[in-house]
Amino acid sequence: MARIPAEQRRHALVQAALAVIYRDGVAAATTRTVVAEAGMSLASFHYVFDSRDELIREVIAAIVEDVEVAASLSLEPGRDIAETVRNGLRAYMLHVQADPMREVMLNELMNHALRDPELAHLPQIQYRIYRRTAATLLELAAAVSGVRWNRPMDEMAHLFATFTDGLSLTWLGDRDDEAAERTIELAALAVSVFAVPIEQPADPV
Amino acid sequence: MARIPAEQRRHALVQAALAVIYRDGVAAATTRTVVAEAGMSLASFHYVFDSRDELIREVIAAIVEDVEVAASLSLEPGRDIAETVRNGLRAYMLHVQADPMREVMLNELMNHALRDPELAHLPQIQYRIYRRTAATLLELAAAVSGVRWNRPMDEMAHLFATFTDGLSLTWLGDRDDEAAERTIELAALAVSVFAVPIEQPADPV
DNA sequence: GTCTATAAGGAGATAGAC
DNA sequence: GTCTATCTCCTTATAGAC
Repeated sequence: MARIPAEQRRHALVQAALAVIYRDGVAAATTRTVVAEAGMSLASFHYVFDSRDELIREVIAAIVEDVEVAASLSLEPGRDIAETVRNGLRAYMLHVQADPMREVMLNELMNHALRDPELAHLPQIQYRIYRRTAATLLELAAAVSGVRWNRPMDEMAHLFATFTDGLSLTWLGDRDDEAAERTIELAALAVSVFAVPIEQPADPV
Repeated sequence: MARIPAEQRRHALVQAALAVIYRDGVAAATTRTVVAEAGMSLASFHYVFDSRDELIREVIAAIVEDVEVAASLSLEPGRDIAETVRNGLRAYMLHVQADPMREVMLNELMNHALRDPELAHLPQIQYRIYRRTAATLLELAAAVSGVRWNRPMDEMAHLFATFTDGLSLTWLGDRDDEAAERTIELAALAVSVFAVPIEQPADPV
């Protein structure tokens, strides 16, 4: 076969591993299934990776770097904050429902990381990213709806990220579309307690 | 070795499997490690189980039946509803923090179930139990704090269960005790919008 | 650098003695 | 019913030709 730079080969193997894990789970991602997916020989694998463990670690690191959270708010001015938040949560939910196995895969890889002392720090990085994404979205939502949050932004972001986490995990378990929709509705209403009109510097709750 | 009834042997093997999975993950629960944990021979395993798959299925079914959710509310009358809910969420959080690997194990087993068509229905049962537990707790909390919920109980329960799910998963990932505490505080306050004093049949929001 | 061939061991499952 | 011994397959990883 062609002479491929080591870095490129590593990348191709990581991508192949992701495809296998997505399809059949982490356990199914043996060196053999991965090289088959990548169209390589087993020896080529060991030329660029010392071991299967090293591959899995690179897979998890790649996931952490690339987590693109479904972060499209339908930002229509004129909507009140509850409506804007609800629309954002709905968009997130649709993203999960459109590709459930992606979430299962992410959960599997996180569990794997949590059991490997060498990887245990990676989920923390990932959750930092989640939180920052949440913060950005919450700021946008507030701006569009003409409110501000009367709680520290990082607290609001953590609340929001926690809730979306629960939303996807619970739906993966119960597959109850309507319950998810109603829960989103309630959460959007509830979280609006922390929004105050941007004019008056109130201090409610 | 002693002559053990098949049912009892199956049970012992399921318990041994749980111990192994708790310690080292589902992947580590091979027939050999499990029988070693149970102090049996490999043949004894296959005398009562057709295959490893059957064992893992029984393990997951056992988990679903036995899920005892940490459901102790510190129910002190006189506390307002936000405080009561917050105390309940704190108790749940303490339970998770006291034994993180138990949660990791539950996540692993759920992921496993989600990938096995024969087991895919089990998480739904489990989540039905979660919801019913949540409903019971929310009713108790309301009673103790002299309020009622102005939303359907099953909606409130699903919201509550979703949030606790997110709480544990997020904490497993970020291990941020203080953020969890603040998120609990905010959630308890937010969810209180749906509580109305028990005297007046109001209809807010 | 990339390949085929193979070593070395772990896995699930069974045979057959007791 | 329970055991030891074994079959067969699959795994990770390496050797050595090209």
